[in-house]
Order: sequence, then structure tokens, then C-alpha cells
Amino acid sequence: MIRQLKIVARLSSEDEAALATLPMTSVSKSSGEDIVREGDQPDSCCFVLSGLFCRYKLVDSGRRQIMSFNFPGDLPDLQSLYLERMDHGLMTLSPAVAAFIPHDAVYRLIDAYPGVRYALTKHILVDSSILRQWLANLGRRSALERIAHLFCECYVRLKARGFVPGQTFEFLPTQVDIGDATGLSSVHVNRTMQELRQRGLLKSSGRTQEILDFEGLKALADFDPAYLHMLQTR
Amino acid sequence: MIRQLKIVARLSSEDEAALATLPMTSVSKSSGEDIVREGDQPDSCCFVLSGLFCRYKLVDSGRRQIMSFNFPGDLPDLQSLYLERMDHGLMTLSPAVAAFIPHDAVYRLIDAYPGVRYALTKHILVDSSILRQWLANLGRRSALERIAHLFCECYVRLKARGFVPGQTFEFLPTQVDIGDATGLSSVHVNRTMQELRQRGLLKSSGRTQEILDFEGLKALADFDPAYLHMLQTR
DNA sequence: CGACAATTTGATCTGTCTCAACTATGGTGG
DNA sequence: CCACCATAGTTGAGACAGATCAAATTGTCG
Repeated sequence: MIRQLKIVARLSSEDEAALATLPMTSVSKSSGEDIVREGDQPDSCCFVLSGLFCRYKLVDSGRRQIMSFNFPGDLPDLQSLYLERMDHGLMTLSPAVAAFIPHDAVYRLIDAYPGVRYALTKHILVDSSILRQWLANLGRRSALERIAHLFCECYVRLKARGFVPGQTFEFLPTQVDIGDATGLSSVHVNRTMQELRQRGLLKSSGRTQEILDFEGLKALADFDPAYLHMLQTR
Repeated sequence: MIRQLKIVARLSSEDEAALATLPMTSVSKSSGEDIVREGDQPDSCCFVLSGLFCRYKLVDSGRRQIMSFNFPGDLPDLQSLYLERMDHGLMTLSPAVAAFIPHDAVYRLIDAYPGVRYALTKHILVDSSILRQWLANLGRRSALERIAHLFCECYVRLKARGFVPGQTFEFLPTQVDIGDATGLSSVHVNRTMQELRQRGLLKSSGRTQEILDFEGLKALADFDPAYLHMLQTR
């Protein structure tokens, strides 16, 4: 978690030490389990230890829109510190381990350590910056561009955390999940990914994706990582 | 502005008094002017005094995605307090008056008044909740549902600020703007609004919109105002 | 090895886009 | 006060991206 926060904000060694004292209880989950449901009023924050989580909304009972993919190190529902009622759900998309941190403990921490408060606020804001990017993708890009963009984003975010050794990484969402994230049907996701492969941009085997031509993918998707607000991207 | 902040958070009288002392310089703008551009590094926050503003991104040079409509009382770019670089633009969609508040002044204020900090944070978070709702609209709803939902949302938000006397209100975005917000072409926005009128849900004359059947519109759009996190909505 | 989940394929249908022209509306200057 | 011009709204016809439905194939894990 500390490593993840340092991607977007500087932390003093006292801040880090304080973060390390946060009490948390970890829970194993199988794939497809709800962590928090829309309408809940949680009294703790979820922290992703391993596996893949997503935030989502259900519309018209049935259709699902995924709002974010959350990787290990993420704090997907920090906003529950300030907004009582969840306006979306949080669930696993793979076998996963979640940790829960009581709100009280976080309140005490951020009152005592402004640097921590700043880092957490920034984490939330980067999150909504990504949300804006997704909105632009859904509203104004073709299926091919949307999926290319999603791969660029996940590649960069995972790489920043050290989850991408070379050009190959584990991408856990199924084609249905990708469809629910990009506003497409799973059938069309399938056909679109085939085209990315045919164009020599991507190579997939099972859950493993290999970026064959990142520059090409970037150009196709009109991808600019500035919206991720990462410190090391100059 | 104080009235607007009180819609989402409680403020003590000291908080209000402190907010009233914020220094601001106001500027008149005509329609279609940029206030902040993507990539800028502003050192002050914009506050909407009158008129209509929107936040937007341009993709592939040309296509525009509007991320929010901002009404008088809004603070559309509070996040610039924490993220140096703007990941989107801010512009007027009508003749308008903007006020600018230096970041320094805001920093001093929120350090001294935790209640103000809380209210501003909540304002940001409600904003991203609306963003999530828009994402679900773009990803998983039909044109008719999207536009109905947009009208429901604007009606409720404007009513909370006292801008809706009866069922009639000024809705300033053009059909092109509505299209850029909902991910549709302006032609299709036109046809879709005609259908809303034919169904007896809406009546428009010029910029003035009258909600004829709010319950019907809500049902069609699957609208639930919970995501606006307003205090008075129980 | 068996069963269930995920991916792939084919065929058809439809919502929305695009292009292009036309009509209303409102503001401006002569 | 009216003629003019720019901006916004409206209409029609045709094209296409992506949805839907249904079935077959592949992969994965106990």
C-alpha cells in the first residue's frame, strides 16, 4: 500500500511508519463475491492485498457498468470516509484477499499526519481522474480505441507497481468484464481483441497478455498517461 | 457558494464566516471561452458566479466529451489544489461570470477550519459520484434513458439551489452540448428530445424546459437521486 | 476425466451516426 | 424598426458499428 501511495505522492518516513501501524483484518474471497454493496454504510475501508477487484453499478436490474479495476495496493473505497452511503458496489473478479481498516483508525491517522492525509486525498483524486478518462472513452471512442486504451492504462498502472516484468503481464478480467468496463458486449470485445492481435499489437494466451507494440497501441488509443498523475512520469 | 456547500455538508457559523472572507476576483466571460485548459497548472480555483460552465476533454483532436455541467455556486476545479496539472479543460457554455480564489488562501482556510476542509472534500467527492453515474449512463443506457436521466439530474440539482420555481427552469446547454455530454450526436439528441416531448414528459420553448411528468421521467431514466448525496434527501 | 466457465464463430437486426439541406431564432447595425 | 447574419434547431435518407441470439469450441480446475 505504501509503495502504491508513493506512486502519486511523496511520503516522509514518519508518514510511512504511521501507515504501517494501521490495524487491518484480512479476508480471503473467491471470484465474484461482493465486498460492499450499493446502499451500504460501511465503517471500514477496503484495501486490496491480492487479486482483482472492481467497482460497479447495476442499471435497470441486470446491466452492469464497471467503474474501475482495482489492483493490489489500491484503496478502492476511501470515499466511504466522507460519504456515508455507497453509491456503487465493490466486488472481486478473481480469487482475492481483502483487508479492512476501520474508519476510526484512518481518521486518527490523517488528523495526526498531514502528509498521509495529502497522499490519501491524492489517491482519491487520481481515481476520479481515471474516471474522467473512462468517460471520454465511452462517450467518444470506437470499440477498438476503447479496448486499446484500457490495455495501455492497465499496462502502465501495473508496470508502476512492478507487476510487469517485461512486456508480459497477467490481466485477470474476462471478456465479459472488459465489456462491462468499456460499455460493449462480450461478443464484440472478443472480435475487437482479435483485431488487436491481427494488427500485431497484442498477444494473448489465457490470462497472460503481451504488449507487442506499445507505441502502436498508444497511437491507436490516443493514450497519454498524464491523467494518471504519476510522480515518476516527470 | 456557502448555500451550495450546505447542500452536501453542515457548516458551523465560524466556518461560514471564514468562507466569506476568501479573497476573490471576478471576471466576465462570453459563451465558449476557455477558463482553464488541459495541461495548465493553475494557482487559483474557479468559482461559478453566474452562467453555465462545463468541464471537458478533447479526444483525437475534435471530438469533445463533457464531464460535468457546472451551475452558479459550483467550484468546478477544486482538485487543482492537489493535482498540479489539469487533466481536463474548463469553459463557459453561456455568457458567465467566474471568480478566482488563490490556492494559498484556500490552503490557509482549510488548515484553520476543519469543517471547511470537510465540506470542500465532500464537494469533490459528490462530483466524482456524479461522474460515476454519468459513466453508467454512457456505458449501459439508451439515448432516451441518457437524456431523460440528464434532465432529472439537472432538475434536482437546480431545484436544490432554488433555481426551479415551479416545474420550469432555464436549461442553457445547446443540443450540441447535450450530445457532447451524453456521447450522442446532436441530430440524435434532437430526435430523442422530440420523443420525450411526444411522450408528454417534457415541454421546451427556447432555453426554458418544463418537466411535465417528473415521475414518468424518473421511471424512464431509472433515476435515483441518492448518488447526489444531498443532505435534505433524507 | 468430467463439468462448468470462458472464448469463438456465424447470421441477423437495430440504434445511432453521418451528411446535407432547410427552417427557426435572436442579436446587431444601418 | 427592419434587414441581415450567425447560431441553433429540425428533417430526411442512407450507411455502419455494434447488439443480440444461438451454437460450437476451447480452456480450466477439481
